Amino acid sequence: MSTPASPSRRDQDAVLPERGSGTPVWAQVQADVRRRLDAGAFADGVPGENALAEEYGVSRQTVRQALRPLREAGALTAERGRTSRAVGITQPMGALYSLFASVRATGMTQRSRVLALDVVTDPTASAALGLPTDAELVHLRRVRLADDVPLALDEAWLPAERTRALLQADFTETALYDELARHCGIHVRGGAEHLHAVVLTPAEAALLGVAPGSAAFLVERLGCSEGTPVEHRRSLVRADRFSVSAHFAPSSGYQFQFDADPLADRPDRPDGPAADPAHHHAPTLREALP
Amino acid sequence: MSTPASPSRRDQDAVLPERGSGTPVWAQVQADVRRRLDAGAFADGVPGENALAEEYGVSRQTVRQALRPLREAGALTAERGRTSRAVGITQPMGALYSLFASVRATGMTQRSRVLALDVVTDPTASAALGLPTDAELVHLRRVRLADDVPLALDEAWLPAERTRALLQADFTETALYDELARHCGIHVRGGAEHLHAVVLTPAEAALLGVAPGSAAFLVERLGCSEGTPVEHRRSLVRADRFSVSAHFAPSSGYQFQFDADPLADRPDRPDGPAADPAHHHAPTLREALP
DNA sequence: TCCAGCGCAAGGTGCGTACATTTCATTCCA
DNA sequence: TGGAATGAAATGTACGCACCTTGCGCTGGA
Repeated sequence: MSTPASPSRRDQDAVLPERGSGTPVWAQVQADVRRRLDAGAFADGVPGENALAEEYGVSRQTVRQALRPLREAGALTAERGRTSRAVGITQPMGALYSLFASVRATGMTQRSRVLALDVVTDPTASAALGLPTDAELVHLRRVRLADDVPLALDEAWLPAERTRALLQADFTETALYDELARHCGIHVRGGAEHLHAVVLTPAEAALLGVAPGSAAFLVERLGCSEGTPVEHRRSLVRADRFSVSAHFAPSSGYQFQFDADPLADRPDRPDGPAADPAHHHAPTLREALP
Repeated sequence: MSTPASPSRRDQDAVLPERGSGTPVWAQVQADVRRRLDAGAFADGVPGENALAEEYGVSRQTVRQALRPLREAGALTAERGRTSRAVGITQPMGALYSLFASVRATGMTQRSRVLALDVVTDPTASAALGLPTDAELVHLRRVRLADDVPLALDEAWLPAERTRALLQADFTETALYDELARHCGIHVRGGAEHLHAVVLTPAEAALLGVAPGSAAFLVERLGCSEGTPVEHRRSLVRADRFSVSAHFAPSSGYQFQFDADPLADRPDRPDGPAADPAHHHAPTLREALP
């Protein structure tokens, strides 16, 4: 029998695949392993390929085919000579994450100046999160600095019901998602982003330390955990410190990359794209080729 | 012998893998197939798994392992009972192509107003193309219209030596890449792009029919054919008609999409991102979820 | 006690086979 | 001439085997 604490041993047991049921055996094994993973099995130790093969009554190759997507997605580790493990945590992705990761990669220090950390009601943010209009939201507004130079103006709303513990967190040094995981046990794993080009208002420009009327990227994000929206974010990123680059080829498709541009001394665009096309990284475009 | 037009048959031939060279055989096969794809091989008909297996002297399973990522990336089709085909060879990719494709998908008419079509010398464009400073370049400048409303200000430079025939083309209705293929036999298959946010100058704003000081995306592209740069392009796209959206999840990764935004009656941003966050598609962000 | 060496377990690579399923082109008959 | 039947070709699925490399625990000698 199982320990009383665990709900039921059966949830974590293997369900044998049906041969000739229309769906491939490997797909059935994959679905069952996924189910067991979500049910909390394999928390300490994943059975090896041979063990799974015997357990499900299939060949090792079939098990490998079933596990391949899970390993590529990072849900399971797989290294030669080493026991597999269930990872469980996945890193949030997206333009902003990539940006700050690339900032960190260059060795720049990252810090934030917290402008607001409070509980508010916001009809727009509530609508984006799928909450009633008068829902209480934890509201965080920061200026993000790279090497003490403003990089982005970042604003986030989260449902207060689940995230009120964030009010005690210190966001000058750490990332929102880290605090969200530590204080609330919420892991943002999926979502959607929109990227727009906008002109900064005088107030925004002052906070970002650029001339009024400068251009910026507006990144809107809806972060989700377990399919439920948990974060509505709007970030204004200085256009002179951020760009999107991509290279494409028939074999690799379209590969994106978000760059923290070096803080170069570039002149303002004088007149028309033909007038002075020199200052927008034409050289680095060649370097970006595959 | 091969036709004189094609540079060399060898570029498209298979390079046999070395056994025991440290790198797996399947990786070598994959790299070689990638190389041949980018060189333009398989344009009409991809050899089947069995043919590739015999060609490379490996087993069919090894070929399948090599092709799997290419198929997942969409570079090759693979359906049961159907011969594989190389996709993405014919269609140039990238942000701009996606934008105009999505415009066409909505049923809008696309037209261009040609502002300039001549031969010039341009140090910056020459440098981007890897040509001498005084190289002659075919220069094309257009305003692209969707339903007769300006969408983008597009400027392109190409080496005149190979593309002088473009001077006789009519660009009001057709795309540059079509004319490039028809008149010069050049197929743009790869390249790189940079995406910036900028503020339009009065002259640009007038051409695009927006208020001076509006925001825009600047897309710089270096288009390549057979590894050689053949096109340097700079496009200014109205920010109110263009955005980048993406959704991400652990299983699917980061999926991009370029949208031609509906020409909605949106107010200018009054003050700060918090002042009126309603007008930047928060609803569609939810719709973009997987 | 320490650690070098051994051996086992686990995954990575590569091959061969067999059969199923689907598509497409050809053939043959009405 | 039209349509059904056929067969070839291609990919999908599933299994088996063999060997290599790596990580790690165990063991025995110094």
